[in-house]
This record gives sequence, C-alpha cells and structure tokens, in this order.
Amino acid sequence: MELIQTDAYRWEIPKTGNMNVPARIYASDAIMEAVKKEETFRQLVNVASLPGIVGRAMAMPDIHWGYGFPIGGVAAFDMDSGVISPGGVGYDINCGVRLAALRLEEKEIRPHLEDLVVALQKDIPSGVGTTGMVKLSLKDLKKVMKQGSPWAVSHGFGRDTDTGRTEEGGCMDNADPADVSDRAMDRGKNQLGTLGSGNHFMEIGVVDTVYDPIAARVFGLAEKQVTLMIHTGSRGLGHQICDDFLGRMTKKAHKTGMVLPDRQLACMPLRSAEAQAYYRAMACAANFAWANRHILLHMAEEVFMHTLGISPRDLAMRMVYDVCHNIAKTETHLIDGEKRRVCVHRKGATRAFGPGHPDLDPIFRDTGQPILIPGDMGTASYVLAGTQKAMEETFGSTCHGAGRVMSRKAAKKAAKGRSLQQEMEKKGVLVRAAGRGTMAEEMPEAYKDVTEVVNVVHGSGISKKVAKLRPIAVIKG
DNA sequence: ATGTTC
Repeated sequence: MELIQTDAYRWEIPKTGNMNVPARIYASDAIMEAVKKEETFRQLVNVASLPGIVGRAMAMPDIHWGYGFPIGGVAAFDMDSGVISPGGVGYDINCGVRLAALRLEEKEIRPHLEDLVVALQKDIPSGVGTTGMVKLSLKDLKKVMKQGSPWAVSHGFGRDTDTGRTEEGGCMDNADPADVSDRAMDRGKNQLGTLGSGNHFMEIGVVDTVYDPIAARVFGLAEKQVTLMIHTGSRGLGHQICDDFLGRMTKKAHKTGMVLPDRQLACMPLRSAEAQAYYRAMACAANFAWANRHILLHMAEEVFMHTLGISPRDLAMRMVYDVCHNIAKTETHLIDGEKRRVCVHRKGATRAFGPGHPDLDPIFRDTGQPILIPGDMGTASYVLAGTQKAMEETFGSTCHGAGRVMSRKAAKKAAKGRSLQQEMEKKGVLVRAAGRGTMAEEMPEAYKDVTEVVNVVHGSGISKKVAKLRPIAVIKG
C-alpha cells in the first residue's frame, strides 16, 4: 500500500481499489515508525471503503489495531448514503475522561498521599465485574440512560455547573431504553459508580507546565495545582449493547447487498431502522457513562474531604471538563464549502471543537473546547484545546491518549520478574491496582510516548497544548 | 473494553 508523506505530520494513502476516499495518518517520523503496521493500516483502508464515507478516513497519532476500525480512527458518513458501525465506536461506548482541579497544591497533599490512595481504593469499586454503591431499579436505570449526568445531579451527586463542562452537557438526545436489551440492562444496573478494569484509572496529578495561560485560566488550571483525572466508560452495559448490535448487524448487513472487507466492520445504512436503533441504544450507554464519571468524581471528592479532614469549600474541587472518546454522533460540518449533516465516528479519538462552535458552552467561546489526553500511568497527561484547523480537517477531532505499542500479552511477558509498583514509586508515582495482571498490561513501556503523540496534534494544528499534568498517584482497575 | 470463552 502506498504511503506518501505530505508534510511533517501528515501521511496519505491514496484512493485505490475499493476505497471511496483516501486515508490520512497524522504522525511524525518517530510516531510513523512506531505505528506502521500492515494490519493496522489495512483496517484504515477498509474504513475508507465503507459506503457513504465523506472526506477522508483518518487516523490520529495514537492509532493501533482494534476491532474492525483502528483505535485512533475518525470517519464521517453521509446521512443518506452512509452507514453506522458498532466497531467504529468500540466496545466501551463513551469511554472517556473527566478532569477536576483542586485549590490545593502538591505539598499540601504529599503527606497524605498514601492515605488518599488507600481510601480511594477502598471506596471506589474497581476491577472486572464489580458493582457499585448505587443500585438501580429498572425504572431508575432507564432514567439514567435517558438523562445522563443531569440524572446524577438531580440525585445529589456533584453540581449542576458540572454539566456545562461536560461534552453534550452529559446527555445525548435520542437515547431510548426501548432499544437496549434486558441483558444489557441487567449488566448495567449495579455498575453505576464503578471504575472498571484495563486502562481505566483514577489519577491524582499536578499541573506541571502551562503552555497557554489564557486558555488554562478559562479551563480553571494553574501551575502546581492538584488535579484528579477519571478514565472510565459504560462498563458492562455499553459492552453488551455493542455485542448485541454487532450480532444483529452481522446477520442483517448481507441482506443489504453491502460487501464488507472485514466481518468486524458490520454496519447498517444510517437510514435503516437497525442503524437508528443502534444509535438510540448507543446514546443510552453514552449517557450511562457520563452519569458514571459524574458519580465517581463525587465519590472521590468525598474521599478527599474525609481523608484530608477539610470542607468542600477548602478543597474547592471544580470540574475542568469531561470528554468522550468512543462514540458516533450526528454533527454538522462544512464539507467542500457546503454545510452537511454527517455521522462522525470517533473511536479512540476525541472531539476537538474550535473557538466559536455553537455546541460549546459560552465559557469556551474564545478558547475552543478542553481536550483531555491521558498518558500512560507513569508519564504525563495533557490538556489541549480544540481548533479551527480541526473543524476544517478532522471533523473537529483529535487523538485520545498515548496508544498501545505492545499487546497486553507482550506487556505481561516483558513485566515478568519486575516490581512495576516499585519502579513507579521510584518515579514518584504511587500506584495501586485491583487486578493482578493490570499493572503489567498497563506499564508505561506498553504505550507510545504521550508527549510525542501530543506534539503531532499540536504541530499539525488540530489541537493546541494548554497544560501538562504530572501523575503522583494512580488507582487502577 | 468485558460477569476477560453464553
């Protein structure tokens, strides 16, 4: 397959064979060396060959192999001729990141850090299959799926000001629990307020560097300040919804006459009843995930208050933002000078709407939206801002993290005989993990350098660096 | 990612 470097950060795969559009990868030379794999790029080319795809199939610098679509992939589809694909969203629907900032500085919490981590691990249910404090009746679960974060606010979690600092206000329209299977609801009903496993975590960090003081101020970030980052999604509920619709679409897709290059790309025309049912069910999982992160932040705030023995006023925990990085959304974009409604799939990719976008809260009018990029557990996380360039080039999208370079299996092998916990503590990061294998699977060397990834999206102009966060403590699932 | 092979 032909790969043409067009500038320092952009690589094109020209339209050939069954491709309906060309493909583009955002990468530096070093990132290209790390991500260049025939099977991953084949996945991107497969996406470019799906019906009704608009513009380009795109991969962010954190691209790696995924189910059907690559992770780090962005693709937009025409509402009339295009498709929606559960594999283009991912198993963890609305996997995302929430960031809050405290009034405290590192020196004020260092003496209590061990106590904080122990308390967080005790009070925040984490690991596979765990259930939470919030047990929902079927009726209430349906309300959560319909209302998202606002449900959590109305039930005493967090503050209503938080929803303006959440993508979509923490609630996607069109969610309809009637499209969610009983099995999915059964899996989700006791999982609100749980962290999950794998790369999901809660991280205490410190604002290490501010690159853009004006945007940082609008986002509520200042140097030395302590931050809390939460990375999790829709748990078993979203997983089951993905599974249900992959099965349903796999059965039905061949009846449409579509020829798919990979069965994992199971999809249906956006106009079909099946596609619209998936969209409504996906929105339910997305809303559940926003309520989940909302409740988790509230629980963490309580842990901080109890452990440090201070009032909410002195803790002054405030939301920075909450982003979603596994989703498909109907959005309006300017394409070849024409405003069009398209269905944008972001799989391991983050929305990056620029200044003045009407969907953003007015507080972000001049800065563009905050973008939260978690790194691996030992390195750094970044806060970026959306740009006009992203609106023009990537349907308002950017990367979502460091991106794996090692498979989970390879990471476990490389970790044999090492104490990762001690290695992390030497770096000044206190880590506690619920699962035995998680530390190995998630070790820093299993990921690309997040700084390299962020430099690509900054250098290419599809995002702008605002601040760098240094982790000091992490709890993992 | 995931009641990690209903």
